[in-house]
Amino acid sequence: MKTTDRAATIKDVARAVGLSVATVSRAITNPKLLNAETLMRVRAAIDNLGYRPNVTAQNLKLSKTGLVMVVVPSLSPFFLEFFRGAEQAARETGYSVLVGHTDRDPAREARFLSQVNSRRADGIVLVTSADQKALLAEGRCLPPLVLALDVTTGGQFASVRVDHVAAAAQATTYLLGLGHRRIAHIAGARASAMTVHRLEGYRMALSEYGLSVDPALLQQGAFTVESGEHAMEQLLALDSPPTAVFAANDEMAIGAIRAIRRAGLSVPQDVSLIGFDDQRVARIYDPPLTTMRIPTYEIGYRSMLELAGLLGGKPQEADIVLPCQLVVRQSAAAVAAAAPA
Amino acid sequence: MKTTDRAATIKDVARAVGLSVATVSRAITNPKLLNAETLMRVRAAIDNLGYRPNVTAQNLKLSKTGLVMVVVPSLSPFFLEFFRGAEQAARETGYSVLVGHTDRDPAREARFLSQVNSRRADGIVLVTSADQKALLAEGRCLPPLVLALDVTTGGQFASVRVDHVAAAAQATTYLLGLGHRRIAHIAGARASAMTVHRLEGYRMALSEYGLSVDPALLQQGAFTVESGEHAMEQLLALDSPPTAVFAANDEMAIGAIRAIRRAGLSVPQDVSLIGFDDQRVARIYDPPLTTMRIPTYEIGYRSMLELAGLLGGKPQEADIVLPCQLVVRQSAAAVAAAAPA
DNA sequence: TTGTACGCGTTATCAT
DNA sequence: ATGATAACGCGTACAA
Repeated sequence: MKTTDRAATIKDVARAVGLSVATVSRAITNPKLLNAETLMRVRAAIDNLGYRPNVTAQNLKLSKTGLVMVVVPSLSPFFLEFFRGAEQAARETGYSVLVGHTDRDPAREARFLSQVNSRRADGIVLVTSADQKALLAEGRCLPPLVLALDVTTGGQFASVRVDHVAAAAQATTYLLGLGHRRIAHIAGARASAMTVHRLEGYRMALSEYGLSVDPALLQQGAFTVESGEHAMEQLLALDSPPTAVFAANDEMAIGAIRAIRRAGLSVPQDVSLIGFDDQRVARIYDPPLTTMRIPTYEIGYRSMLELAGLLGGKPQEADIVLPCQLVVRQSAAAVAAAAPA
Repeated sequence: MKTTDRAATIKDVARAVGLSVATVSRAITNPKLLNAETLMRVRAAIDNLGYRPNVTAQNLKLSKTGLVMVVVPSLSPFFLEFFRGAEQAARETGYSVLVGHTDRDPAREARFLSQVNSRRADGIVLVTSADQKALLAEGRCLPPLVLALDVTTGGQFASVRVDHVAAAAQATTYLLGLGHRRIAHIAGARASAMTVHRLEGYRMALSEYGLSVDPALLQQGAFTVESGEHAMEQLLALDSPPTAVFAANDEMAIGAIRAIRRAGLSVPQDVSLIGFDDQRVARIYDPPLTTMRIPTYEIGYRSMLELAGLLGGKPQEADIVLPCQLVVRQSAAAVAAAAPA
């Protein structure tokens, strides 16, 4: 084992065994083409020199990187789950993943796209926060791309998502079914398409019951515990507070619970709450959250699989819509018969 | 804007403006060397053709990738925080990060090391779960490497960590200070060095008070809510259960709380609990967890900065130890004066 | 200020 | 079964 400062290259191996680089290359990529004896000698030399093929050189030659970007709006537990799915699929298909987050900044989003155009990666799984029309307009030529979790325009790109509108409507309807009529909504981050869609579902469900949205019951949040807490404080300060709240994600629901408790009230006796996403914390919180389960992991997994398919040459332009599921736990209950005087 | 199927290369640009590739290259890397007028023409052509330098080719030429691996045992909220720090520092220093997780499997750990040796990335920030002696022994030549969060051998590698033993001792001492004497410990995942160190701290603190570890009060966990729950069930089934529990992380502490509640007892009235890490959930849980804060984000951040320094040529071999901090909230209280008969 | 030409480490084609 | 050699796309001496 010769100890030099620079790493051994294929040439070093070739020289060591007195063969050509072509032979050494074949010993790695296509061993059966070699004479058994020479193969052994080559392998010995490789081992001896500690030779490792230079991935960059391979990439240049083969014009691919074996890398994919996975870009999410923020590094939160919610997207962590998504990422786990994507990473799993990436490993299964032989890719490594480069992770990026945009903080919901379209400029940073564009930067990631541009990186892929520079061949930093072979393709990209994108959970975009903004409108995709912008993408479509701006990008002169877009890299292999699959949109995940939520899409605003249909059919233009491969995508894996859920129907946020329908899911939000179902969540709201559940509350309506429990007899609630003054139902508030704590909306998500302003820049997010999910926010719009979940609000839309809320609106739809109400209107099915002949109700319209009371602006006082509509609070802007930001998908954080703190924002949920603050929003709930506003709601509790109302002359006639809601009997139930639909929070656009679990973290805000938890924030709301905290505010409710601080006001000396309890969940679900005084106020019913329904969350969204079914994050891990929803199950372990006290009370366990009734929430709308989004198959986050699966979305990540399928997205990456789609991308791998795309990169594998299949010209698929699928729009996969995965089902959500209401998870009934203990944060929402039937509306109280009457307020005790 | 000529629309071809393959991406434009530097040659295409050169041909388009009737200049040499060298000039085009300079237009990008060192614009001031160019005649102002030619520079404009080159830029126009670049824009027009949508030319983007091929990162792979650049990498090969410059023999670096601009990539770093960040490898953690698992993709959990705890390591997410670590990762955020690392990612932030990576962006500040111009690197992109390739994320890997090992599921505490040494084989997978080795695989990541080997990837870096193949020049998939320039260096690696590693939160190893296993003993580093193995690393040191096996790796013929290790890539630029910094060890994070916990290290078993001192001084061999650059590292950024906390003193888990001291921190665990401090946590246990806090419980002792509250008057508790029957203090249980729910340990972490078996394969983790952190587990050993935190247990050691527990042991040390007890012995300072002239106590020794009661094997019945020592439960094996796995850093998960479920494992904490299960461990606590065992403890509650004891003839004389503990009055306080030191859980090796917050998730297990929460699991323990759940088990305690299910048994009809309450925290901290019947059993005091202290967690470890100060994960986000610790603050929002009910009751808010008393816990030992580990500067996870900072560790990630500093680790990546170390690595960037290493890659920048500075031959530093630092061992940075960051401080922990006890965060007193509401899950631990003074021991009850006497058990009501 | 711009051009020529070599090399980075591979893979793959075409000979032998 | 093995060897010579031309790309892959770029940066950078060195020359002009």
